[in-house]
Amino acid sequence: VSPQEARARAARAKRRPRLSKDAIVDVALRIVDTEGVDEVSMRRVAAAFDTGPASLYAYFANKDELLHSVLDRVIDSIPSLTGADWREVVRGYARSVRETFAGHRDIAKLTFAHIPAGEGSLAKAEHLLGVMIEGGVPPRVASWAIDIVSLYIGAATYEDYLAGQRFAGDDLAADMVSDFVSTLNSSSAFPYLARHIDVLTSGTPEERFDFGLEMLIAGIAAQAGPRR
Amino acid sequence: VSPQEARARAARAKRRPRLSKDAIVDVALRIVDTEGVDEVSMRRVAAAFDTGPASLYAYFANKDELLHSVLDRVIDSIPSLTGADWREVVRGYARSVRETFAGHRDIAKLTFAHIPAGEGSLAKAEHLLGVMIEGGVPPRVASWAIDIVSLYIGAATYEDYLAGQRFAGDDLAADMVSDFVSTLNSSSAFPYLARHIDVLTSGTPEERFDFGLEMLIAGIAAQAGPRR
DNA sequence: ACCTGAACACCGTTCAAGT
DNA sequence: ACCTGAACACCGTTCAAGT
Repeated sequence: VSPQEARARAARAKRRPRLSKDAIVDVALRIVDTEGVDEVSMRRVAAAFDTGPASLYAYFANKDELLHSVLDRVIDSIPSLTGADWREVVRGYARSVRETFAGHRDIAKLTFAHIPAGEGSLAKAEHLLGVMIEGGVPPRVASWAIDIVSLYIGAATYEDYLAGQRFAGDDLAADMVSDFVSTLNSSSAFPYLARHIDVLTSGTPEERFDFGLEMLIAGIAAQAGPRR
Repeated sequence: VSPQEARARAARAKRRPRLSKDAIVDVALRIVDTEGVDEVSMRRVAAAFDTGPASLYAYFANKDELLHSVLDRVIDSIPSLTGADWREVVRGYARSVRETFAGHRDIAKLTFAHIPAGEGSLAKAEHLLGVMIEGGVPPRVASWAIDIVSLYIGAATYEDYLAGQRFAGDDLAADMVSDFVSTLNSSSAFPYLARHIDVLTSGTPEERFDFGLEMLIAGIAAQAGPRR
């Protein structure tokens, strides 16, 4: 190593954050927030530390484990739950997860490949389970319902992100909808869809999310005891 | 081109399927079925035709469009619906989609990135919408509910595939569950989870899927008129 | 133990050139 | 119009070698 190189390396070491699990997750999360999950690459993350991708493997077994840690970080940032009635708590929980995920692009897609075993996930599950059981929901119903509500939140949030991306910027959205409408009208094969096209395409993402959420809550309530 | 090369090329042309949209989708679907969506690459698909990836771009604008066509093919293979009561039809629909997807590995993950605008998807949506409206479900509830049920089917089916993969072959599953149980028992931070660990981890994927499905149907029914 | 350069075995997509 | 070889600009992961 020449003296110049040594000096250059020392200068880099001063300027750049030192490698650590937290610092690596920081960088990866910044890429997720600005460009999306698919733009995270071991090479790009490593470049932020002026090194090559191999350096990251001292901290994470592979890319999947790194992304897993990024998701855990985001889940830990979800505000904790409040409320007494389990309906209120489930509603508040779902909305705050949705809102938090919405601030991190397509992070929701990671929820599918991920067993929620982090401290944050467990704390949330514990709180929900407690409130539901104390509220008169049978333990089996509550246990399984928590899974299903989590699945719904992840899927709906990810879908909304993708829909937003598809229609980003230009008037593509209006074009696609009107194409769809004229396809339906010109063909007599889909009379119900044609007749109800306005209601099919109505509502904001929030309204539709809340609608599904209330449907799930009603479904749980149908298997729970009377409100108390 | 030398005479030998010309002969070799002619021989290949005889032996190999000719390029066409359908033939390309065939090959891609075969890879999905045997190895999963992530193993599909333009290079591998093209190799089945003894050519390079560039050849596929005469038929599909990009890899996404090819995978989209693969999903449409699978959706078209879902048996059509029967039944009178909308509850029965929704139940039968959900189960047959789940079953069909289960035969194509992780195909369900494509449903998130995909607007279901194929002939097959529209026909299914039309049938569901008709049965629900005629059964007394308000049009707005029916329209939105179809979206939510579809979302649920896709998410649950994909999740089940991933869970199956995680625990494939060895006794990793039992290990992970018992690790989880001892974590919960050793920590007093999660009393409800610890007390209900048996019910949390109980049930087959089918049972849990059906449970969520009944929850959704109950949720729709709560907003529908009386059964008739 | 932590860190790295280089290499391995891949990607999707484009493009000029051919038929 | 359909088809192709070659190239471009990337990947995740491994490994021998260094500190």
